[in-house]
Amino acid sequence: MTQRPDDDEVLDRAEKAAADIRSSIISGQFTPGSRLSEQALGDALGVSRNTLREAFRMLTQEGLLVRRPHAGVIVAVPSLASIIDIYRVRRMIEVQAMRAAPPRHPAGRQLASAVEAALAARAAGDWAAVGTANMEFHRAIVSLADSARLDRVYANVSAELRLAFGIIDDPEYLHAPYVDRNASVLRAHEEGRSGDAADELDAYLIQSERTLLAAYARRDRDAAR
Amino acid sequence: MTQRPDDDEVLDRAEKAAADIRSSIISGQFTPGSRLSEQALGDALGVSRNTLREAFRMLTQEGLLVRRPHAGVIVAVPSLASIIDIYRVRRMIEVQAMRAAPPRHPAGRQLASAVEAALAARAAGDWAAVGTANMEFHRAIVSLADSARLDRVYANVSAELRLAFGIIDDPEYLHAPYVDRNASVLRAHEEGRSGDAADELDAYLIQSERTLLAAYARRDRDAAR
DNA sequence: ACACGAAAGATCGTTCAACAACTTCCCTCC
DNA sequence: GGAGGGAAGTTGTTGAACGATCTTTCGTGT
Repeated sequence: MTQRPDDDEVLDRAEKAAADIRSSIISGQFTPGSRLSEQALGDALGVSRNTLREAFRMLTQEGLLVRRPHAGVIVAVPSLASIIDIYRVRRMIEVQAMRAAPPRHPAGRQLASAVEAALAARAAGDWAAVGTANMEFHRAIVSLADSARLDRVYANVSAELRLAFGIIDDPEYLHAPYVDRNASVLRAHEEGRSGDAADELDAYLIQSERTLLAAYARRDRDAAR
Repeated sequence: MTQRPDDDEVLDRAEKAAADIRSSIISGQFTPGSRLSEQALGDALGVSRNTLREAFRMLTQEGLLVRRPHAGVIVAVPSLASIIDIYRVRRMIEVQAMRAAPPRHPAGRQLASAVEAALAARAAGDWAAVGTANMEFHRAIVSLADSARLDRVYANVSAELRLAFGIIDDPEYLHAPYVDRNASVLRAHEEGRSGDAADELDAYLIQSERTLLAAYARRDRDAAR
């Protein structure tokens, strides 16, 4: 399902380490601001310091890690500015991809199956799976643009976004309201109403941003005690 | 002028090496497809193989280098697909940034001075400087969107584009036609006609893409003898 | 002459050890 | 309780080493 036999999936150890760290960050095991020691993490992942440093370089460029000279790398700490910026990029890419989407694009299948998966997961009460399906839905939207570079940019932004999602611990609150909206966007797209689909998506993203910003402000206030 | 005292410009050796290699690629000293040996290049830049590898990792993520497992890295070879993709990204970002540009944005000054620089350079017959001013003009357009992430993405795409420009050896042919169009876009922007500015820019980019694709096809045909 | 295949050579992938430069932490002193 | 200073720990960077893998060369057979 997730395999891509045509793609050259020969990962070297640095790439594997980067993938490991990335998923640890996204899953919340490494919390924002926490320091990653080269020695300790290298031992844990079974790679040398040099190799780990290559992984750090990649993740730093992706914005998931931040380097502080001579003081190690830390997991990036989402800020109000970064959340706003991420949504700016999302809106620019997703809305335009949807608006210009050709009718029978192959990615349409992926959109549909992501919506199906989200509905099924919601019925089962599996909110984590709802979240995964939701992310997949938006990834598929971007792939409507048929641009390898946009896909890559979006993958990065998406990882940063999940990092920011970490400030909300309730996945239901985070993803539940959007399952039906996804379905509505999909319907508009399938019926050839690309403009409607794009407009709905835009409103959707604006609201999603507001929700996240509000949660951030709330947590910030609480953290200040 | 190019200094940014507020920015943390403490470059470690890997970043310096990456910057060196980047400019060598952009300037055409390292031609597409040529192989970069770790040993030789490390000696030339005065860095160890491990450090150079970190630089390679960054440049590979930027799309300027391509890793072939166990066979070293080569300078990325522009393809028809990559040119098309780069322009797709440019249009998406630049046109929308221009369309949504607020009236008195600080970057407006940069737009104006880039146009001035291009005019002066053209009058002096310095086509390389015209090219630099042209790239700066577009960078300023993107910065109208006030998005750190878009700025970053554009910087990458811009470097890839310059790599593709390398297939045209005549900078006059490459940049001359666009000086006046830049000025026209600027005028529309300054007069508050953002829509017009965006439309002109769109047409501009489409034509620029055609020119480059034509040059590519021509060179491809010639290369095949 | 040319295709094929195997051995030799070169390069990559990765680790380890070492050391200077720099931070951080802790302890002492005022 | 805060300032200062030193010890301990980490990062930045290098050089050497070695197995794995690719490239080139060379020889052989048709």
